[in-house]
Formats: sequence, C-alpha cells, structure tokens
Amino acid sequence: MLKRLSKDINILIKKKKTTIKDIASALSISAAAVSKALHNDSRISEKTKIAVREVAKNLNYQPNHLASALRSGKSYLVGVIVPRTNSSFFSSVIQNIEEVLNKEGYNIIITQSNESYKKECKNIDTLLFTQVDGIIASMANETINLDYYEKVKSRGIPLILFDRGENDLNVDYVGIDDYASSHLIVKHLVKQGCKRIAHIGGFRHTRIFNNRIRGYKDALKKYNLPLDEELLIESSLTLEDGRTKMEQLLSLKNRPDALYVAGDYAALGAQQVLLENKIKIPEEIALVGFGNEPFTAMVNPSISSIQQHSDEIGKKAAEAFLAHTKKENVQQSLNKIILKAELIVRDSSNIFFS
Amino acid sequence: MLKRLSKDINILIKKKKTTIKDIASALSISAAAVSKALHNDSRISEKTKIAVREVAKNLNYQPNHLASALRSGKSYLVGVIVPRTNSSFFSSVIQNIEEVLNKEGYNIIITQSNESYKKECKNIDTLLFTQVDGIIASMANETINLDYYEKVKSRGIPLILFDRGENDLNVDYVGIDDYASSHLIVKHLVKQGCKRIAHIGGFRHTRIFNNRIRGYKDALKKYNLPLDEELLIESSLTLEDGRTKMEQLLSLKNRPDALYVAGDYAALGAQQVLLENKIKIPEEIALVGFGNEPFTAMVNPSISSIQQHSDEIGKKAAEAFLAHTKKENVQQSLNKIILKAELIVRDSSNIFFS
DNA sequence: TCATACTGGTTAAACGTTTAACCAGTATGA
DNA sequence: TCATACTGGTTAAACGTTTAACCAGTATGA
Repeated sequence: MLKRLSKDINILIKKKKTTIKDIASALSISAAAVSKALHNDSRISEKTKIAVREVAKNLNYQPNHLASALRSGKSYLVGVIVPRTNSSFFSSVIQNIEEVLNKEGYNIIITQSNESYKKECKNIDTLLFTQVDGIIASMANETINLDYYEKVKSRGIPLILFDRGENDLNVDYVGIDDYASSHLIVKHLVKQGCKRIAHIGGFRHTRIFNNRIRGYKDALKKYNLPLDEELLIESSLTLEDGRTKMEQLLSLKNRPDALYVAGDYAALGAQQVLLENKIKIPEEIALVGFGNEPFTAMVNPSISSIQQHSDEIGKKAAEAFLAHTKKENVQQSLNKIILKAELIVRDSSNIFFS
Repeated sequence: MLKRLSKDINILIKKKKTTIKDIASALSISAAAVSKALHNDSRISEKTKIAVREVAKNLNYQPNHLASALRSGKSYLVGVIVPRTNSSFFSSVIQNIEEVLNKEGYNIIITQSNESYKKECKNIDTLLFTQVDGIIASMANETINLDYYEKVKSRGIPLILFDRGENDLNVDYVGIDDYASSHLIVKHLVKQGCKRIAHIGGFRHTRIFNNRIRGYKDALKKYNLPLDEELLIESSLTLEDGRTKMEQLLSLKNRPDALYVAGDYAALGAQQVLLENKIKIPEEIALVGFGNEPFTAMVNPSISSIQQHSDEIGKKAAEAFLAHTKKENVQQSLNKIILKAELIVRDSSNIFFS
C-alpha cells in the first residue's frame, strides 16, 4: 500500500532519481562512505554497510553508470560487431561471449554491420563513443581497409577478432582451421568416389575464404586429382548466388560429380537448382556446405556441412578480452587461437548409405 | 609520415585522449566556447567554429559520451530487448529500428532474453544501468510478471512493446492483427476445401497466441465448421514440439485435413513428421505456418505462412519512441498500432495448383 | 552623443561518482 | 605512560562535458 503510493509519487515527481548523496544524507554519513560501502570497501564497518544497503534498497537506488564510468575510466561495456545477427553461428557466438563476460561484471553491446564496410565503421565509432572497454568483432565481407580497426588499437582498447579476421592487424584472433576444413571435405568426397570436385568459394580477399580455397587446391593435389579452373568459382555466397553459380557449373561440358560450397545459404541455392534439374543428390552430384546452419538438417535431402563450434569461439574470444584486462600493459599482438572444425555428414554427400 | 609518427607516439603515451580542454588551450579560448562551437551554437563566430573543427580533427578528438550524457541527462542510447536475434523477424525489426533512430542521432543497444524471464530482467537492469533514453522490447515466452517493466515505467523512461506485448502495462504497442491473421488462414484453408482444420498454437497466456487461438475458433464458427477440442493444441512452438504435436494429431481416429501452426519452426517439425509418414502435403493434410521465416520458402514442399511486415513494425516502434522524446510530458498510455498481416500461399496449402 | 542591441565569447557550477590523502578516536604493546 | 597501529570514516578534487548567467567591446539609431 505504502509502496504503491511511493511509486505513484515517484511518477509524479518524475525522474528525480536517488543518488548516493540521498543515501548519505539519510544516514548522516559522507557520500564517499556510501560509495565505499556499496563497493564493500574494507574501511567501512559491517554495520554501516548493512545500513547503506538497506537504505539503498528502500530508496530504490540504481547506480549511475555514466558517472562511475566517467570517474573510474572503466565502462564495463564490451562492444561486439557481427556482419549480421540472424545467423545461428553469430547468434551463438554472441550468446557465449555474453555468458563469459557477464560473470566478470561486463555487459555487451551488440551491433551489426549488415556486411557493409560503411556501417561497420559507423559501428566502431558508436562503440568508441560509448567508451567501451573492448571490442570483439567479425569483419564484414566488404571490409578491406583497416584504418578504423587501427583507430581502435591506437586508442589502447583491446581488440579481438573472430571468424572473419585479418593477420595484418596484429591482434588476437579466434577461429577454426579453414584450410584443414577444406581437407576434411575433399577427403570425405574422395572417399565417396568423387573425381571431379567443384568449389563455390567466397572472395579470395577475405582471409578465411582464401584459406578454404587454398585448402581445396592442396587437398586435390594430395589426392592426385587435377585442378580444373572451371570448377573453382568465387562468389558472395548468398542463396541467389549459389543458384547462378550452380547453373554455371551445370552448363559445363564436363560436369562435376561433387560440389563443396563455402557457405550453407549458397549450398542451399545450389541444391534447389539441382533438384529443379532432376539431378540426383548425392548419386549424380554430392553436395557439402559450410557453417552447419540449422536448415541444413531440415531440408530434403539434408546437407552435409562443417560445424564451426560457435560456442567455443565465443567463449575463447571473451576470455581473450578478459586476459587483456587483467594484465597491465595492453600489448596487442597476433595471438591466434585456432579451433578444429568438424564435418557433419548428411544425406547430400552420403552415397553409400543412400 | 608525420601522421604515422604521431600515431605511434599516441600508442606510447597511451590513452591520453584529447578532450575539449586540449582544443581550447590550443586555440586560447575557453572550453565552453569549444563545446558550443562543436554544437554549432549561434553565439560562436563562423571563424572560430572552423578553427575548432580543424584542431579537433588534427588532435583526433572524439567526444566523451559518458561526460556529455552525464551532464545533459540524455544518453542518446535506446535499448532493444528481443527473445532471440537469430530469427529473421527480430533481426529485421532491429535493423529497421536502428535505421530510423540513427537518423535522429540515437544509437541502439541490442540484448536478447533467450526466452528466459530471468535473463529479460537482467537485460532491463543492464539497460537502466546504462542510462538508456528508452526501451523497445518484445517479451520472452516465459514472462508473466510485469514488475520489471513497471520499474521502467516508474523511472519515466519511454517503453515501447512490439509483437509480444501486454495490454496491462498501458504502454505503446506495435504488432500485427493476430486475430485477423487467423481468419485469413482459416478462410484460405476453407477455400481449399478443408473441413477439419487443426491448430497447434502457442501458450494462451501470451497475448498474441491467445489472439490467434481466438481468431481460429471464431473463424471456424464463421464458416460453420465445428470446433473439435482434439484439434486445438497449445505448445512452445519449437521444431521438436511441432513434431510431437503432429504425431499426437496423427494418432487421432479422425485425422485433420489441414493444420495451422502458430510458428514456422513448429510447422517445419510437423511437416517432417508428415513426410516421414508418407502423408501427402497438401492433398491429405494442408499446412500453414506463421512468421514467414526464410526456410519456409526453401523446404520442399514450401510452407505457406503469415508475413508479419517486420520492417514496418521496426519503423513504427522507433517512431513511437521518437514521439515520446518530442513531447515534454512523457505520458505513457496504451497506444496500439496494429498492422495488417499478409498470407503468403505456398505449395504446402495450395491444393488446386499442385 | 548616448542609450540600446548585438556579437562572441568567458566564468563558474553542475551532472553522480570514485579515490587519494587525511584524520580523530580508540586499542595495543612494551 | 606514551608511541604506534588500527578502525572507520571525512574532505576535497577530479573525470569531461554542458549550460545558465554574465560581460566587454562594437555597432546602431535617433
């Protein structure tokens, strides 16, 4: 009843938030003592601490983050930049980053670049402006110029990259072994008896896609398969792109008998074209994607794909940030954490089973 | 060359960020003048403004958001809470909110509740702590207790709900007409000749799902179809849940000839079970989902679904927030913006075409 | 010529914290 | 008994802005 009334009064008086000073005057002690009490400082008696907490609760005190961050120089906010959030990979990475950081008192601010370089720069500015204590990022497809990331570095703010990274920046990186993943896939397809393995890859200027292409080429060599340049196509890996590149492959005189696509959405596009052309998967053309998006298990036939262990990537990235906050000198250097990926074999490439 | 050097020095000196004072002393004017110049105040000469901007650029000045927000009482930050980001609906809503708000100088902080009430409360605390100027939220499935949202209201911070809202809170709401959407679906199915239309809905305690259930019942009545309680099932609408509920429906003596599922993931689960049981879609059982997730167009057969116009919802929600900031008195009241939804007919319910 | 208005600033205080430096009063030990 | 240590605080300044109130100097008008 009284509580209800005080709430109403609060609404009327509006915005007059309780501060540390209100608590101080209520208890006739200094604001400094209240601050220390709330931070459990050893120089404050247990009695006072209890009283402070009690009054703080009654007055519905909420610390003003802006003031404390301004004074202490630490915002306990970490910025996360991803190309887009509506991908199970990024969504899961974010969730795991959050989990690890929350335990240490940090909160995260999520921003998305929508694969646009310009938006990514804006996001960086926003995060710096908000005075984040660190930035964990995966770069947009478009990003080639690294000036904005250099800016982050020069401000002395820890920067961690994951998935889409860049060696030249000389900062921590967490990702899977893309080169080895290509080997996994080619090995699997060779075992299925495939001889002409095509690859629809991402653009070579993005490091991870370049690594996948290198892995693809080297693996072909390893298994004594000739490299046919016709079968290696770069693309933006959208669903639509997967469709057109697949059509391109089907128009070849000498069609492939297997296809490794560096992204699941494009793999799905390729699959649609194959089904529309009544081509049997995997018997005529075996198909493998990359990323293990949930729909790969949902479609018919289900699509084999590479599981990137997004949970591990998120955790490691968060831990890398925390490591920086703990040592005094925020020395940035190329510290790579490379995780092993896993190939999930499904119907689209399982010839013997089907 | 010089630029490169100054960058290196910056790294060495570390963190000594340039402030308004540095600019002031460089130009021998007061800090206040610099502040005004940067805000294009009319009391500062054009000459001084140009000089200030020039020096600001050279010294690589970045305004300290914490300080300005603390002083001015406005953070120009808006918090967004969604159940999860890895859904095309929420992801698109977020993108549109951001677009509208960025134009007005606001930045957004995205948080996800993962459908957990506890997490949602934590998110609210984080956002209040960060001193956001407003909160735009869609509630978790679990959320029934509204105390935390009342807290937001009592702090005088504009609160806008979308999709998953709650009338009792008496705040702005943006969403589609769930009741009418059910009518759309039932009407469509009746036109296809279906007589026994089942509904796998969400839990009735969530307003939108309740509205869909009401719409379903009333539409049946309208088309003179009997309501068979066996055919109305509540669920959590996950893929797995869709599977088990579908199995439940198949075990009935008198099977339905159509199924309306209140969520696309659950619809997909239902579809999988139908296909596994060699039941023809749509001839034996027609299927309609809700939400128009991208995969509904990708699977085979493609699934009919309700398009919720996420872009419009995002825009309207952002505009509703801006409206609050513009009028002085932040009077919250139940102001509903209901958008019309659209039924996208695909193979799963298109009997005459297939 | 002198009151008034305008230009282009300056001064000082404030937002809500944190923290270094200090200190009064009591307890402790030889 | 008196120097020393400990307890439990207080004082004052600072973080980097913004903003209300003020003001000196010049321009303007009758």
